[in-house]
Amino acid sequence: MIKSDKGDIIQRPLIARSKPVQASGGDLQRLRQQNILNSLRALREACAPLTLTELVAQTGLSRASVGDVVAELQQHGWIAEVEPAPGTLGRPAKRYRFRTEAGHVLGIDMGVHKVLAVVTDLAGRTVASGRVAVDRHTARHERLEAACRAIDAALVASGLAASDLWGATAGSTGVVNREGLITRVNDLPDWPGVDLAGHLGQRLPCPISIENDSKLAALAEQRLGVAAGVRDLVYLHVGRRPGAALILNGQLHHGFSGATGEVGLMEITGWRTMAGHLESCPAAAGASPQEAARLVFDAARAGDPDAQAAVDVYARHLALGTAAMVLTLDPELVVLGGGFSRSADVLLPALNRALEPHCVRLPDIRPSTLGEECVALGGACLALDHVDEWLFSLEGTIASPAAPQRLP
Amino acid sequence: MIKSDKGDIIQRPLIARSKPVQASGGDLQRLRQQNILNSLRALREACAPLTLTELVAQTGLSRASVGDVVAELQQHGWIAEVEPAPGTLGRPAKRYRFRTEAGHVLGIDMGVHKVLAVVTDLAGRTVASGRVAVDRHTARHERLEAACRAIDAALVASGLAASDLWGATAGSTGVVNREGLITRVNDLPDWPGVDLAGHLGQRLPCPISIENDSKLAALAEQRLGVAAGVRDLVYLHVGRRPGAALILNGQLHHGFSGATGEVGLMEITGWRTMAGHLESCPAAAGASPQEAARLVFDAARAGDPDAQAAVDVYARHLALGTAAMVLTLDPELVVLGGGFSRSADVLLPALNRALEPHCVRLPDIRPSTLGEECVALGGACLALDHVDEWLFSLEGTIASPAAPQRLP
DNA sequence: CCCCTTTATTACAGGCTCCATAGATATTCA
DNA sequence: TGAATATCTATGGAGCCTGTAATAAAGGGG
Repeated sequence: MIKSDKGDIIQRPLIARSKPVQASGGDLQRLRQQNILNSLRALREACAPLTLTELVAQTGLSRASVGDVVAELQQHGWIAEVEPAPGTLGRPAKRYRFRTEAGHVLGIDMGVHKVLAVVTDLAGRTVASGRVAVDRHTARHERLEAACRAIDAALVASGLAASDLWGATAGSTGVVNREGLITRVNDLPDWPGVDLAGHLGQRLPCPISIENDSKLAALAEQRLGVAAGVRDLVYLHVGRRPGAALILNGQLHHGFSGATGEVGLMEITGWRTMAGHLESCPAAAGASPQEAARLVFDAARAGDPDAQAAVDVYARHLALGTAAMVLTLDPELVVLGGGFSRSADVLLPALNRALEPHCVRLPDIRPSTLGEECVALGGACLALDHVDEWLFSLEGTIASPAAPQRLP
Repeated sequence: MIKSDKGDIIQRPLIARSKPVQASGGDLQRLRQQNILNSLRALREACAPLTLTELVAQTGLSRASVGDVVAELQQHGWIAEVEPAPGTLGRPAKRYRFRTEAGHVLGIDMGVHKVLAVVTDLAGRTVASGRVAVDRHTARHERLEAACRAIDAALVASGLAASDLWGATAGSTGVVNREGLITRVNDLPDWPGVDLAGHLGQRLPCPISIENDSKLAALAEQRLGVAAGVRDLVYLHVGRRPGAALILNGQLHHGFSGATGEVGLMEITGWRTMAGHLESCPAAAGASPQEAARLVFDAARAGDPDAQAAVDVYARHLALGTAAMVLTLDPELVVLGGGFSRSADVLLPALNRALEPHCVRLPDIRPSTLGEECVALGGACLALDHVDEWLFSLEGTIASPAAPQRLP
């Protein structure tokens, strides 16, 4: 027996590691499982259907093994064969594609003025949607009722049953904590504390999560929109109630209690009152608060000096809070979303000018591209993230695509 | 042949995913490799030496396989046998421990007033160090010379050769970009643009990286210090030149160009001038700038109302920039580091009071515990991260512990 | 002092997955 | 129609993990 050179000293866990330990590998069947999932992933991420030979190159497996794996995936219905590409030399190779239509998820936007439910496939493509109008004064239970109607409409339009959904995420104003509880809300007096997940759970048997609306909008832009693939970005919601959300290292940053991007709460940024500078502008005289901003942006675009000055003041305040986040995080990109982003042609240059003196490095600033489905699509993206986690977790064995059921 | 139900439609990569694809699994030998690395990881992360039976439980492998794996690891020198635990029933089981002494890394603090080189083992335990005093006026080449002397001293004290090191990371003031180039520096006029990695590379054949000093201090606190295991934290460097660094999701947040935590550059925070409030306090009259702050904190602790007021003003300014970061990120913890943190008993309550009105949720605030070796230890931690990446990458086959060589 | 219980180690048979190689097949181009 | 090219199919062999049974080592009780 070899004697320990340190005797009986107990080793303490001296250093905390950055990544949590997760077991993988093990059984032979686990190896096969891994190879199956790797192939599935390669097919999903690919731009075009892949031939077996291409898959061999991507996975590093031998042709024979890839053949087995693909046969199994096809048998279970995860992938489908596509007509071979014409015009190639030699015997034409079979081509396979990931069946994005094998499953669907639901994204729900519990907006102040509307409830929008969107059903997407596994690639985040919109399949169907349902929409119900509400307003600032709609009571809590009517709002929840509207959500159910919007969901039903989307399901009917998609031809799916509720039990076919693999996951759902709803976006709401206010701070949403780690448990999905809505804790702080400005716009809707009877909304805090609502058990949104519980209510939706009566209608949907799939896993459900709740998230802040700006965060979902940011996620949507990073997955499907103008920020596709960017790792670090700040999403600015510019509208009558400004807000912000962060994507860091490719993932939504939720923070410890969900209250991220709340820099506007500092009085010196002036975010709470800056929309007033637009509404009090002569160009907006007599218009409703909803209309005011657009009128001012239009006037500024047309050359009205008062309107341009008002936009500049607004941009300077916006820049103050934005600079705090940009200086803190040094993101690659700032995305301009929310109602006012429709006037990005006017607002963006003003913001650029106002931000520049504060910054070490001025990040790229781009207007959002997804429009008003943004939050619902972000919900679908988050639900897809959860599907991914479940699908690639190596727990259990691969089976035919089927909706996971929520545990009680 | 199965006909595609969508004909020849080319699938676009509609959705960008959060995690980049990385192949794993494959060969049978890869499976063995994975099982070896999992066992090695389990042994490293464990608090005490493990028996084979415990390892079986942790890895999910069969006893026979674990036996094979452990024999191979021991043969290569990654693990060592320890005397069996006495006083257990039945035949005593062999116990094994991770050989933290199998390799070493170097952390270097290129401070304004000192150069400190620390050699640690694979658990981040300090094995030896070397220190050379410099000052604000030391020229660039002397500073680089001092670094070499400090490194040599640490190597001599540790009994290692430069070629035994598995990695090295140096911390420096200023903004360090992704390529390790130092771009912006306040304290040292001839320091920007210095090729620190190149210079150290002449002395050290191992991989070398450069990082900002506050960032390394933050990392050290998160791995070895008061923030051990915390996923999201803000590190505040409080001293004559305040600064900040972020750990997000367990990893150092570097940002796009390295300029993170620079919220103090905004004039309204007053970070550039706030130390003056301490120096102009009567309690610090006649003292050198270095001494002034400590005198004021001491006086405040003793009850001097002028000093207490000065500390309050200082804390209010500090709180402004801190609030910007805390509201943006909602971290679990704020760590107070830097020179002034020695007076945390006075400063921390004042900061708490000043921060509270700004915050949605006041994070926990704790003073740093690592002291002046902080930056060098952080360098060692970052070097260990790179070692981990290389070790657990599944590239090639497991071999005896040996220092990786830098590619030319 | 011997025997029994408990636990760890060793040895062997069996099953699964992967790889390599060679021959058969399907399409294009001359 | 035949040559060239590339894919598909089938078979044999090797490596790794598992499960079970036999063996070894320590402590406690009679």
